Amino acid sequence: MNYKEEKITIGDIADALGISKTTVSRAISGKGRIGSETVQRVQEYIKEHDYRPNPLAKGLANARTYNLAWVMPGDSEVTDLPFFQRCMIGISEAASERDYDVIMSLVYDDDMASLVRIVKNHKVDGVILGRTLVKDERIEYLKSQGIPFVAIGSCSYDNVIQVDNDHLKACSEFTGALVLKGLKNLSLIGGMSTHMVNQSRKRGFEEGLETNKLAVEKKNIYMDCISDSAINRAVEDVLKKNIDCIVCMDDRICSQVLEHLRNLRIEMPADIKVASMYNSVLLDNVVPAITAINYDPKELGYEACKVILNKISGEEVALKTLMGYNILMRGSTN
Amino acid sequence: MNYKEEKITIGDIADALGISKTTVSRAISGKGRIGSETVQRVQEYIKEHDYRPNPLAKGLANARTYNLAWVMPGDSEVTDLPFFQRCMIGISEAASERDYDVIMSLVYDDDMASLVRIVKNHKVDGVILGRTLVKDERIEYLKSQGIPFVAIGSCSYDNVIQVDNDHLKACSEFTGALVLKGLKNLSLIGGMSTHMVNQSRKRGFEEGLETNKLAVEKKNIYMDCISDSAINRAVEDVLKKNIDCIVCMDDRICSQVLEHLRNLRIEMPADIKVASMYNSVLLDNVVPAITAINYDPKELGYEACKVILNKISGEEVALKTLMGYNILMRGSTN
DNA sequence: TTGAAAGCGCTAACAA
DNA sequence: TTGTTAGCGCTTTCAA
Repeated sequence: MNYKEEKITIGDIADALGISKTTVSRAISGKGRIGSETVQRVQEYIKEHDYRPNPLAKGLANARTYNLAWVMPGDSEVTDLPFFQRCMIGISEAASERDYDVIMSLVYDDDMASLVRIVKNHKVDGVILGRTLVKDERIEYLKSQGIPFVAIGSCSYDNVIQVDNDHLKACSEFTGALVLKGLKNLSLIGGMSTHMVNQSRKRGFEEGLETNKLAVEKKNIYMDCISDSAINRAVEDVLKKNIDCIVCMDDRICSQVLEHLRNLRIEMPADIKVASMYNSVLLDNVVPAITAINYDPKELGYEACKVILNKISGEEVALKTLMGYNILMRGSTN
Repeated sequence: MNYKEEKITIGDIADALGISKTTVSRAISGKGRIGSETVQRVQEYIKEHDYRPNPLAKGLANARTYNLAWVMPGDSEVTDLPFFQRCMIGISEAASERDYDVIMSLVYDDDMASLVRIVKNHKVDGVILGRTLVKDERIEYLKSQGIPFVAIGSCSYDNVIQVDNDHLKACSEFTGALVLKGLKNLSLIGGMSTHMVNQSRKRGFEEGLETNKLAVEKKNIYMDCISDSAINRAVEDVLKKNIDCIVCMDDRICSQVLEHLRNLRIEMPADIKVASMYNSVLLDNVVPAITAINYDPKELGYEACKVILNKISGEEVALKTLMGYNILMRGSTN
């Protein structure tokens, strides 16, 4: 355990033990027939000298980089960062279990230069896409390059490996649960309809109503509320109607809805109930606590990473993996 | 421009052009003497076939990985994420200009496993540290390994390359500016004193007062206000005194101070002024706008990355680089 | 069960 | 100015 220990190679081990490099290599990888005694000796030597194979050399021989790319929008909203951060944590964890590392690629709306560079330069064995659009250039590019990739979230492209929260089921069940609580007049306030996730949530909402024999009132569904003012307008519109509960499509929308209600001096939950299809730290400090669907982005990242690593190793993988959720019924709908 | 083009190597180019691999290599790197005509031909061929050198092979030959590690706390506060994100953007930009990529390493308080793995496995040529502590295990580890690294932010260790905002100067000037505005009774509310940055800000505050011939009242300086309730207590204490202006050490503290003032129905700036030593998106929507010091984390990241890349290339680099700032005098101190 | 040798794609002495 | 050759550290046929 010297400071700055000089780098030891497979050849050094071979010399020290009086065997060949081939044998050492096999003892390490476990491939091919080897005497178990030899394996022992090699393993011991490795432990003792803290030997680590050089991933470049290994990679060169195997056509592998032992790196993955993690693509996230460089211009993501502040409110999206916690999601990506927790994804990352899961990804890092899964990657390191297989001695892989994760290269960041920040992609802006139209400019994929960073992703293209990484892929063209053969810097990674696979790619994890952080968020997908209904029409997504990056997916088209990656497909054209034939490099393994997985999308976190759903997309409409054929034959794309996806790992997603089960939004449809969750939102349907969530909506149903609200209805069963006696909230029959629901209004949905949602974000960009170009996001797959928002499309699923909307469908889930509708299915939840239908399952409970309630009509879907298009006029009570407000999509594409991008700006705060759009959300505010939707809230004001809702208040003119006979609505029991505002269902917010995500945490950001929910927190804006809450703020606007506060400004309007509307009491929640006395005057109107509020629920969110996505729980997050943004809603942590609200009183009373917000009824919401809870997912774990870390699990999402972890699973996505495992899937793509399996794919890279040549295993068959499911085209779509859906992650669980739990529904938190809390004070905001009482 | 085929789909999935098969990988072309330096050898293919050599064959196609009837020259040797060495010549091709030289034509690409520009090292050694070469006929300019040859360079031309090679360059053309490369353009046409969109050839990219294999970084693994290049790395193996040069003992380089063409990767940097970017270390950030895995458990960072939500409010810190925008800072790290903007740093990242700058880092990515600088890295890609030199055909480098950035590997993420999320480090938790006590567990450096991820960093150690990356370094031991020789996955990177250098490391960028996202935030430093007064006593920082990671710095000690990296020093012991002799791997080039740069710290964003300052630290007390000898011989560590640092890139930081000029907090001391900024805060001193900032404090001075407040005093010149007639706010002579200042109170400082600050975070953990184990953070270097907080130590600098505190010193800057004190120097700003001293420069203006004002005494430093220890009792008006509240350090280590970690929790919201600690901040609230500090605010309440301040209100009992004859204080003109609360100087908040960072954006998070400031936004909590503002919230508490609101809850207490204290008017800002009528009853008391507020200023922040760190501007951020957290303060964007406050009315009136908050007087604050503005830095650009992206520049910080960009510079840090350039410095470490220079160091890796064997250049002499400054041990300490200080980045500029600007002071925004706004409504909150009028 | 083990080893010799070639090869992954690139660089860099050394020669020519 | 260009080419030959060896080598970076590892894997993998093919032989022994």
